[in-house]
Amino acid sequence: MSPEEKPAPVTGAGRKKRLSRELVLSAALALVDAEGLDALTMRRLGQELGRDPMGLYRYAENRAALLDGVSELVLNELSIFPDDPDWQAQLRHIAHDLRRLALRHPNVVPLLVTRPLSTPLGLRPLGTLRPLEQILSLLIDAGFTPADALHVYRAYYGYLYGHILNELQEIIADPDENEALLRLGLHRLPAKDFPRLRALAPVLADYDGAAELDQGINILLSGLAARLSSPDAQTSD
Amino acid sequence: MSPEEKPAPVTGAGRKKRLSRELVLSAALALVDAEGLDALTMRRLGQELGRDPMGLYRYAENRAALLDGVSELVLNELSIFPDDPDWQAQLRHIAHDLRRLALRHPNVVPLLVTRPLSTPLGLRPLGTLRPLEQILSLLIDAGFTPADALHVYRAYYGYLYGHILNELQEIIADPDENEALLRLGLHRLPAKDFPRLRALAPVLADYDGAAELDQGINILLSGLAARLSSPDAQTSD
DNA sequence: ACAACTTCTCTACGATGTAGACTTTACACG
DNA sequence: CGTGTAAAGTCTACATCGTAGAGAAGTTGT
Repeated sequence: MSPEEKPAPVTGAGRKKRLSRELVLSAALALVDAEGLDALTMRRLGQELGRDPMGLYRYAENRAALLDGVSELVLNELSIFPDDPDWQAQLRHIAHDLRRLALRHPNVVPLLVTRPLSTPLGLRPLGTLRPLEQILSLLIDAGFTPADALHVYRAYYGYLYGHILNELQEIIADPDENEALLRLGLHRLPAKDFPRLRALAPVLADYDGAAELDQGINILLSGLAARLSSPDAQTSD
Repeated sequence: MSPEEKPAPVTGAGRKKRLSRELVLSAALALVDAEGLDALTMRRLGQELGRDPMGLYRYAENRAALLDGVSELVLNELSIFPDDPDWQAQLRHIAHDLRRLALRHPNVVPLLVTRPLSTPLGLRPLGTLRPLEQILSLLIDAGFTPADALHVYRAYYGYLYGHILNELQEIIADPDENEALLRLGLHRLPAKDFPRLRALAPVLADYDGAAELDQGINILLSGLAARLSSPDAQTSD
């Protein structure tokens, strides 16, 4: 009988065709989205594609490179218009785009945030650097000096990544259970040591990430915009 | 003979005495600091302590719990004064403290940033939640409503974590090689696609993290302080 | 049809986390 | 001082992981 030959179309892409980098990476992404980072093992991914695990090494040197590929794939979902004349609006737009992207692929966020720490800037996957280049372009066209553009980028992206991490931390599996679970968790905290936190349980429970992001970005952007008008701010260069 | 009994004081703490949680955790931290996260395996840590790896399970349920313990240990190095009447100064102080801490333990930062993503807020190690509680206290005492304090905390910590990630990404092993390596890396980028980034190589090379952090925090704090004076800002509650 | 590829598969090895049984140590109490 | 109990430490064993290396199968150009 041979009960497990060609088990199923799996992703629906093309079950038993020739493999390709995109195919491998998107299967990897699907797996991570569905079952988390730990589920992405060479063997498991091979099985998911109906292929021998060893074959994957044609498309990614090692597991680490595979992970890089996945984050690159996700970042490519981001669309930036570096020619938008309204740079603030564009930055706001990107911020919400990236936020949605993170919510769509929460399990990939650790990769996005962590992998660059072990790879010098110049050696990262190009797809990973494209947003940086495009935002620099946006800012320079808006009138910032290149050096200031870099500073603005850092402040902006810094806050953005920070917000995303914050928001993902406060999300719990099922939004319906959210309040219950949260309270459950908080209940464990000693009342003596964590009075403020415990009192905030209801506020913690309904978190409007988009609004929060908006407010932070607004504060930051209006602060950063001041650099454009008053060039006496020290750039320390 | 018996050439490898009591091999060395290892950390200098107490070579072959009874083990303790602190001992285990600080050995783990030392190992991570010295050789990175991947070097922290049960076997290796056991060997570092001159003990059987299995013994470690008395002090940490699994490897994940061990990692949690390490990040808790690191976060405990942070000192916060929740009674400081000048909340802005205190937040600035904390920011620089945390930054220095991250630079001191760069290999731990991925943990700090990543582990909370897989643990609901209420179930985290208490040491991890203490900064949150203390900053809330600081802000509430400064006159923010509890809900607003939470929002301010999020914006502040979001930016702070983002900055730290940014800064660590741009650091390369040896600061002397920094420029060379950076150029080397950047040189690889196609000039067509990354003109701005390539042109910024020299600026990237000398990065004053403390100054950059300061500027961002200043912008954010002055924006956030506005909430205190004009309570008409929508809190959406 | 044959040769030169590329792609895929198999087998095998060392390392890892950890379960479960066993042995040693430390200490309270008669 | 001897002894029993619980804690701390150790040993062995297993499933699973990443991946090296040899070979089989499939594809393509002539």
